[in-house]
Amino acid sequence: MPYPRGHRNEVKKKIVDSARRLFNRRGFESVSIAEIMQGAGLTHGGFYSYFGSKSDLYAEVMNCFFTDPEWKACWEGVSVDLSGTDVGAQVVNAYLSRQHFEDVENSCPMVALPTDVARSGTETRQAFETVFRAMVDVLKRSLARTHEARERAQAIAALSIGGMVVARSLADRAYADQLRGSCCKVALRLGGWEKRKRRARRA
Amino acid sequence: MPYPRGHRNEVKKKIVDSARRLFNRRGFESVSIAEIMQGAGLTHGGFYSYFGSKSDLYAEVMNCFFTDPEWKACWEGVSVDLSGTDVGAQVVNAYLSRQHFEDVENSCPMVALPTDVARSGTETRQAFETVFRAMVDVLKRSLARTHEARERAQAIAALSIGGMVVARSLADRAYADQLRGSCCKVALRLGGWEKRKRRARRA
DNA sequence: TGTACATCAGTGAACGCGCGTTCACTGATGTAC
DNA sequence: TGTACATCAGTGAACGCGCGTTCACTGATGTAC
Repeated sequence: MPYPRGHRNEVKKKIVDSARRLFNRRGFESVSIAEIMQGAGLTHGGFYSYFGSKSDLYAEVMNCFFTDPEWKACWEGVSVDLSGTDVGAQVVNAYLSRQHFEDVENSCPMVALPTDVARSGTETRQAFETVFRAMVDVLKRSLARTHEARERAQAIAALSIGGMVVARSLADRAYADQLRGSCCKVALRLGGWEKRKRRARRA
Repeated sequence: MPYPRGHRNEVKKKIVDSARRLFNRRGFESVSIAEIMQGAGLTHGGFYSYFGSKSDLYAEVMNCFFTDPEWKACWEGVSVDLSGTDVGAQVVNAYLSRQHFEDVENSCPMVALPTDVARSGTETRQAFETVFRAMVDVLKRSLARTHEARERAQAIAALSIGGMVVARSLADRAYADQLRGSCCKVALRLGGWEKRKRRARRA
């Protein structure tokens, strides 16, 4: 064992993390393996001792919301620590927040990469679906238990993702902000989480 | 004038049309100019007498919903011929329909290409914005004139686009169908366009 | 503790390939006579 | 009506380049003695 235990896992995580940031910015296609490896502090040649091909990374990046403890804590923090009342409102507010709009690099991959995923293989789409189902679950759990809870949760998720995807594709920043606001307000109303004149409604 | 009048315009339209179909399927990056020209029945060399660069096509493809009379008729048909009551419902139903889900090639570019647009230049984003504003306008016009009509129309548009974008990125077809259904139902409810037990609710 | 060694993570040259773009040329066309 | 010509839309070879992928090698490391 000529290298420290866990060394490979750490390096692999670095590569996936570098790929995640680059993919979020520029999509799957236009990012090169050399760039990904450089972002992880390595040279391109080493890549193939970690992954079979470039496209193997796609699913891995989508999945890192579940495998990476850091992100996992973020998700589960929302659904466990604050389990109960306003979790849905928090998810919606965070999702459509200005910070999420601006921080493309650390964006949710469902916002940054959905069409790239749609053009990819089954494994990548499967990973996307897992993330989406998780989001719907979190939302659903904080909805009143009516017979429509599932469809409502799905629509709130699609509205949050769609609002952000569209906002990022617009030319006019102010219009994008307005759209985020509209989607946020309607999504909160759909969940029954409206604020009752307590504070300003922007996250 | 060694070629028929309007010849160049016709050819240009063919090129844009070929690009639109290919982009819808595979995105901006992974489609080559040779493929686009081949799809228009030409060879790659002629491309640069029509366009300055590959990226010049992006905005042109986004805009073809307004410049191309065929698509224009489709849009305006919805908002003029049937002006009044249920235009919004028709737009939502068509947008989230199984046909729109399956016919990727002739898809609305806002569904097939939003993240590609987000990574592109101002001109392309401007074209996207124009299309989006048009959709919001059509929806808004068939909403009751409350002070919330604008935000509601924006949310319905984002929900329709988002629902379709997400549905196309899922692995499980049945789940994608379910999601389309949920988004459609909630969008129609948001617009106040619910069907009152008249017929089956799938488009 | 110090040294020799086996391991293997990482390197970088090399591969074939297809890309966007350029450009000298071809040949089909409308026009002038 | 028929012919010669000027025009210019379209062709395809060529360019430099960067890509994904491979592989023989290097050299840093933990281990055995």
